[in-house]
Amino acid sequence: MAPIQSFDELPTWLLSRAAARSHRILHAELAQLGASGYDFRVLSVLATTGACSQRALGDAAALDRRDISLTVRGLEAAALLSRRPDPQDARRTMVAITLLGQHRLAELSLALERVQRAVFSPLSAAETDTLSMLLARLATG
Amino acid sequence: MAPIQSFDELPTWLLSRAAARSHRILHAELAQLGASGYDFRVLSVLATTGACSQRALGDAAALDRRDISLTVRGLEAAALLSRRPDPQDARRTMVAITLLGQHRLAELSLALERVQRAVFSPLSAAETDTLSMLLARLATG
DNA sequence: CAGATCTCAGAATGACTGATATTC
DNA sequence: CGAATATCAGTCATTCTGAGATCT
Repeated sequence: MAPIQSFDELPTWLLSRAAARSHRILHAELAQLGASGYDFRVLSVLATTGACSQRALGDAAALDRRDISLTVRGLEAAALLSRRPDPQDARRTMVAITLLGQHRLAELSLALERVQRAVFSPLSAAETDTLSMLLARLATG
Repeated sequence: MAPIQSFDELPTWLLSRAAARSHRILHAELAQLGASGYDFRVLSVLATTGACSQRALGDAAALDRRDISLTVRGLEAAALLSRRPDPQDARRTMVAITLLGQHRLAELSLALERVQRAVFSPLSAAETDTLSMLLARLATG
């Protein structure tokens, strides 16, 4: 590999810039709906896995234990999910998505589809697939 | 495009995760040397463009006006760059890299090469090139 | 005067760490 | 007792906005 000439040609820099643009678009779209990325990830997990503990939810949604607590309580205040103590294990708080939460998730999912189109509009569908495959291998290290 | 099933298959999510892993590796490597990503970007720009105003430096290093000010003063305190008022325009502060700064940049550049290898080790060289090309087109929008 | 440059103060976000109380 | 769960406290890096001072 040639010595580094300019930082803006570094692959890590290109990755950082592309992700920053993606994040801006994603966040602007979700902010219009009054939601955060955390909100979407939590509702998305709950819709597919059903009721689960906050711990399991945090693992599945890739959220820190600190942030899962805050996010879940915010969503509970908006009646998008319900919480109740686990009768099997009093340490756990079981979380489940509500009907309102499912409608909210459907709304956010449409926004996410718009985001995908906006972010990857510079690429063809085939190129986007290639990129996704390479990114998936990078992300897991 | 199929309806969204799971957030962790979204291309924007893969992009975000890959960038997060890259950032962790980059930051850990720079932290060992007591430097930040801002530091490296500023020194890298100064080494290639020569002396310039803080404004031009901020544009080239993709740094906010707030952060260019803080970063430059920190690097000045470490004697890695020098600042002097522009005799042509008293509004400007001209910044130039010092010899010590060039040595520091060389050290950081070696670290950056290690980072590239670590981040992109899951991919072949050809795949990394393909990825970089796609990311470059994404980053500019 | 408008405009450019630099500085300071603060904030929002994402990701993370330490500590604590409770429970198994 | 050790281990797991949820919560509260704060940190850190990145990015950005508003305001003011100085100068062209």
